Amino acid sequence: MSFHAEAIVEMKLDSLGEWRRTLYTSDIGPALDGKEVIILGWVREIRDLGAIKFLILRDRQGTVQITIPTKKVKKEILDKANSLQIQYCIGVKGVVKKTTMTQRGFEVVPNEIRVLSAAHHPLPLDMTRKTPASLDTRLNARVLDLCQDENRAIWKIQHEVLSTLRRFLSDQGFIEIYTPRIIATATEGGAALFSLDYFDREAHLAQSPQLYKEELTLCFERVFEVGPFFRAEESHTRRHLSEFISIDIEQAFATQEDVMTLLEQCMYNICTSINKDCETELVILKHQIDPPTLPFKRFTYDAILNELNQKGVSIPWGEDIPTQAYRTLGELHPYFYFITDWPLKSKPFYIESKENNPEVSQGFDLMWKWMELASGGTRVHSKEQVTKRLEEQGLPPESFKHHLQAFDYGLPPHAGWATGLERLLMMLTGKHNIREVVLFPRDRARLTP
RNA sequence: GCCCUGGUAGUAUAGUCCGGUCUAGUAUAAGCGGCUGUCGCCCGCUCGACCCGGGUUCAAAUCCCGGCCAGGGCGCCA
Repeated sequence: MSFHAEAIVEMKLDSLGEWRRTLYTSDIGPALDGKEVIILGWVREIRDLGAIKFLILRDRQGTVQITIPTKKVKKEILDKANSLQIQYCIGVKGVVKKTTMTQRGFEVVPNEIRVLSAAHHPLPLDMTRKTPASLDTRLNARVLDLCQDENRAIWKIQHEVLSTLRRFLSDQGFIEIYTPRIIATATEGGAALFSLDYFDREAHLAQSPQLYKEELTLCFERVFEVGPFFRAEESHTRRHLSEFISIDIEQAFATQEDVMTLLEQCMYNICTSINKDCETELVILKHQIDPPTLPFKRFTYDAILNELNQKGVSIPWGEDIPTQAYRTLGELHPYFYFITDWPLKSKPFYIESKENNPEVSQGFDLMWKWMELASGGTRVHSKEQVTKRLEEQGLPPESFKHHLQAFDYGLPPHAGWATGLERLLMMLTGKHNIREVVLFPRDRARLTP
């Protein structure tokens, strides 16, 4: 299908000139009857009834109806109005008119319209939402897709999550840190790393801030970091990304119990502040968040195996819990719960073992239904112990020599956790595919846009 | 990486099982025209598509093979 570039009439655009927005659409109301306003935004809908024409203008905050009685307005306004299409970027200077004929009790009658930017039709997405596009199509035209209410709601909620989290952790004495994204070696083994040319050497993209944040408890005691990390896994699921945002904390003089309490308080605060401050967004998303009750349920790995066994799913002790078993668990516990006392061998080298049982770890996972939301634990802080654990897991201690230095400088006993921001957002927005809650997702197949 | 399912106008779908009246239906978007209060406005007309390559056949959107892409699941993980 040809694009007919030459057929698109080069439209004369107006300049913004001295116009500045006087109010967001959400701040206008019937009380402003008779006042002149300048509103800036995008055409969302056009309803042309002949002698009267309605434009719905959208800005970041909401929408407003522009009413044009075509026989009463100046020709310039009519010509401008007739040239508009959905998604054009326009400015309207007009008078607020109180009326019972719109849902919000007022409309704006224009005195002047400026066309600031055009949109080339047909657009790759149906912006009226009458025929919603598939996720793949939407991601290919992502910035346009992000103009839709649902998406603006998701990112408003994300913003609320992050600001709540930063406020809460600051209040608890944590300071925000940035650890390197470019690293020399694997931090944990396990997950696959992306490699890159670093001048004349090979470097990697960090998969986690784990070792740095542990080291930093030595100087700052309580640290947290929010940032992207990278995993070159071949996974094809609706909850994995190659680039994801990790929320990490690490706390000196603490054990898993301390950081589990911190974590459940974080989740509690996030859920309650979203319920309080993002009511409109939750309505747009048709989603409800049940207020969580503290403390969250805690199950040992053994208790979970027993429970699964009763459901006819048998897992030998020491094995990881497969996805299908997690789905069963999600039905049994349809909210937040912790799984503790994991077998030591299923946890990374930096997780401490139980004092009374070397086979069992002081590591935990925070689950939400069937999905792993966070994991953490008490860390090993003895150099001898951590070296032994590295060897057991087939990791050469010499690759970790800079990390091991910290153990010679008085590394305190410490504990911490990490949670995936996107998974948290899936839970808070009711989305079933992690790509829905990422602006420009990166996965095994997708590198653009 | 493996398994399953799918790929039809800008978007979303019907048709595919059982090959032929498919000149490919519908909705929406887009274009033109009409309409004085819409709020997914409405009405009429118009434009626009069978993923790519190969095969079977008198005949392929439809069956077969390969490729690419997508969705879901698994393993792995957050």
